[in-house]
Amino acid sequence: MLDIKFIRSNPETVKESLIRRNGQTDLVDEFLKVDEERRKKLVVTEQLKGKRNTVSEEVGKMKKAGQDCEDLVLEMREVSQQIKNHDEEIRQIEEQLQAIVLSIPNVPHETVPIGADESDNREERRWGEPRKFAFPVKAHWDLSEKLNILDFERAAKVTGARFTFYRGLGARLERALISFMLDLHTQEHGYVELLPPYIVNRDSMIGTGQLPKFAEDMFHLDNSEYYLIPTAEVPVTNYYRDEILAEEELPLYYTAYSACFRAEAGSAGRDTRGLIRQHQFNKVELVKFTHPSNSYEELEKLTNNAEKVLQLLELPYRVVSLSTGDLGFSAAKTYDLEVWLPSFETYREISSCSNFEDYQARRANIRYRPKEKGKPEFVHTLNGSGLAIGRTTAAILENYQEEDGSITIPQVLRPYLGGIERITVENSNGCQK
RNA sequence: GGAGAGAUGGCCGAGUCCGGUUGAAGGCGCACGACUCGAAAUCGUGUAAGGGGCAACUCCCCUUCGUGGGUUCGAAUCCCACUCUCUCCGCCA
Repeated sequence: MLDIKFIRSNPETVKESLIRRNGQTDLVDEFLKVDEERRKKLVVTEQLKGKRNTVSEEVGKMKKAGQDCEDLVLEMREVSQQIKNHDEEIRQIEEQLQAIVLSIPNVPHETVPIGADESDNREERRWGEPRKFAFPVKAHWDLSEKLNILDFERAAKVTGARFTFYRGLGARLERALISFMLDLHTQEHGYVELLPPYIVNRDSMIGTGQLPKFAEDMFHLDNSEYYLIPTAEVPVTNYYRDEILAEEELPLYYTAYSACFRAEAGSAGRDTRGLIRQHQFNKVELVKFTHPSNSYEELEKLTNNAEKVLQLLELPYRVVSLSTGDLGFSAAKTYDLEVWLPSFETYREISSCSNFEDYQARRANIRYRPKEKGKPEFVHTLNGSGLAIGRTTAAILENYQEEDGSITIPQVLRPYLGGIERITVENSNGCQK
């Protein structure tokens, strides 16, 4: 959420940012109108409250002195009723105002490329050379079917579309990737590991910006305030909701593995096969709470930390800076990491690293107390995938496939797979007998 | 699920029975000052957040003692509901 005072004094800036994001600018005019209405009402009501306070004090003294104050009491009874009515009106106005403010997206950073959609994203750099195959490449869902390490069909029976069973060495590969990534980020990059709840309440969803605008993207548990998390970003960022941190403990780095749940409403027909777009997938997330002065340096570092995973796995990728039209609702700037997928003959998103500046911190009320002179300030929050595990598995299957359909295991993962170098039809059950 | 206790400022912790100079004692922490060559210790002073008014403020006002209602001229304090925490019992991975 943006600062109400900022919108009030810079309506044109906010409108401009809304235009760049293909949003409606009348939100700002609506805001200005309701905001003014609120302040007018407040002035009147606060005057009445002030009167009540002074007179009530007076009544107390008079009663103690044994004086008669019946007329004052009667008058105040009337005033209190008025205050009650005013308060109710103000409550409704503030509800309106809140709804408007919560639906205004973040203002993009000045370095974000201006554009309508993903075709205007700016490629920042590439790493690695896509492998030249001497044979026709297979998609990961064909490879995994032959090896019997992913079972989409039975998952469809047991649950429904866009779910899968990982089986044998497929399951072990997924688990190995989780461990490998967590170890890298905790041992080499200085992140503290959290294993968070997969269910959060409504306040947390509002805190990170999923609600109220994107309710249809999530799974909501019936008859409750509970939602399945779409990413560990939600529980981990809300870890410090409504808290004031000490300036010297910033920046704080957290990494968390979690399953992620997405309703994928509106994506019917897209990526219907394979691991790319599932209702439930695994992800290792990186989250930072930083001082406002250096959040953009921290974004570069966080992006590099995610890139390191791909480099160690020797998977070719590129980094793109999302354009204003493609930028997420709460983000001020986002780098996507896109991994090369041979069967798609293109780069596909495998990580999204964003700086939210104080947008989430204001919604979630996460502040720090400056060392010099006391007023608490909002921290900046950042997060990025480090990485999406399912898509990493897909990338490994495709990039490391051999002509016979077997999969070579990347060097760094072998210790996590008990030294296994290759997944073949013969060993894919991953058990001894 | 049953029984009981509790939720107060950055933190700890009084106040709740008997409603009124308690936005809230005391302590810790923090900031500034004194002492000191410097530091520790000691002493003194200050130290909640959010909102609104104003050209602006070191100025004025409003709100906030878990959350939401109620009683009252007036509620941290009385009443109701809910949430969460702790202890004991039961059940359980």
